[in-house]
Amino acid sequence: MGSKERIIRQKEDVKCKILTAAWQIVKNEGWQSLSMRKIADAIEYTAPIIYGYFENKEALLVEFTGKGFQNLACHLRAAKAKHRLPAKQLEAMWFAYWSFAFEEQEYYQLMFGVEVYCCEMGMNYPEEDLPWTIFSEVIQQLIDNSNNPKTDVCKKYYTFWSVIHGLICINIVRKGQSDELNQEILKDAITGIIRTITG
Amino acid sequence: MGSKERIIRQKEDVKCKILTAAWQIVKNEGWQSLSMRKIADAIEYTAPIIYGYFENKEALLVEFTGKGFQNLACHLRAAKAKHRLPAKQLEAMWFAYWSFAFEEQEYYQLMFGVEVYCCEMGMNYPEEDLPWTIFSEVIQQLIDNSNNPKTDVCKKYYTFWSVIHGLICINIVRKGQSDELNQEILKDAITGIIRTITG
DNA sequence: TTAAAGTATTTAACACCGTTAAGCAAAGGT
DNA sequence: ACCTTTGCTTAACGGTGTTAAATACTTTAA
Repeated sequence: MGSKERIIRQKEDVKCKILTAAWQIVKNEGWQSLSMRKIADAIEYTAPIIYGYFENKEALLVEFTGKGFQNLACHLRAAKAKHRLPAKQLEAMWFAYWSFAFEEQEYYQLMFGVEVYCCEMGMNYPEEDLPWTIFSEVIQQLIDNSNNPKTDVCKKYYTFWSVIHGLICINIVRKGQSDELNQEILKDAITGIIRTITG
Repeated sequence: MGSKERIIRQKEDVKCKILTAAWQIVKNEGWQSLSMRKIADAIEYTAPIIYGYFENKEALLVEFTGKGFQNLACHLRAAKAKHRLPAKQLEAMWFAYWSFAFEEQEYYQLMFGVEVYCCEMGMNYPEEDLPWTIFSEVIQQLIDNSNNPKTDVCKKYYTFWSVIHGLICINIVRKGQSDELNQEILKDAITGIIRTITG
């Protein structure tokens, strides 16, 4: 009975439609004005059907958070693949992180709670660790090739992350910063921290 | 007719009660669950009376934002007053900033959009510039006493701010970071940036 | 073919939310 | 005593997330 598969495919299709409709709303009007009823309207259903695919609104947001982290991971790996030297890789990866934050601002806001509350962000799902996993590998390589082989990877990672995430937050919340200034700070910070590793 | 003043005082008293009730709710349950009706319940009135004192909920949040910035400014000035050398002042001020962010976390979240959406944060009210005003003075002094007197104050300020704000955000959103690591990163970042100024 | 079972979808409802307009009751001035 | 103003409440509108009941449709079994 091949119709079983068709039905499953149709069900999957509706789930997909829910996600794309939600995404469209968020892109157009921001996370603030995303509502179950708006999503339902967009896919020409009524609100309760969404609960057949997502337990609640938070589950929907968690789904997006996961996609966001995977999306970011792709960008980071792509940036890394463009270079051979760990220092160059790291630089490119943080610039990719920066670009992701603005090109996919809605993802970034949800992933890191920038003006958006999603849920308790404490290690609930594994994707959250993707950036750390990807970055720490390269940082470790850089440390291994350096003069101070017992440098703490974690500390360096958080130092990088803090500057860049902080700068991103400031730019998103108080829109309209000088781009030249941003780029200067970004470049200085990255090269500065890399220098503290290579020694 | 002295009763006029008493009435004004009573009116002012209600406004105060609204604010303290709202603050209590936020402290206990977070910004997410602050509502006009809850505030009204707490002060034993009905919701619409609040609109006699605040145009809407956003205006109430803006009031808190203002108070938050003034509160922060106090902390910064107090920290500055404890030292004479600009470098020491700056260090103490950023540590005060850090402390404020966690001791008055609800203020901080609202002021800088950490998991909370207040309104368009773009320079709507003057208090937003207080940190910049206070910090830039000290940073300028440090630059004047240094070898590179044409260093950009703005750039240095944003560099400081980015690291510290970023670290704070990460800690608030993903609660449960290592405090030792935080303090290390904080101290390193601050002394590091100061060194880039003094040369 | 038709009755029963199961599934998909909608409608209605609950308990909230911010906000506004209408009503009421007490106080003030004339 | 009447009128006006003020303070406050009730009721309502349109919105939110979410659940239970009712309906329509499809599949299965007799």
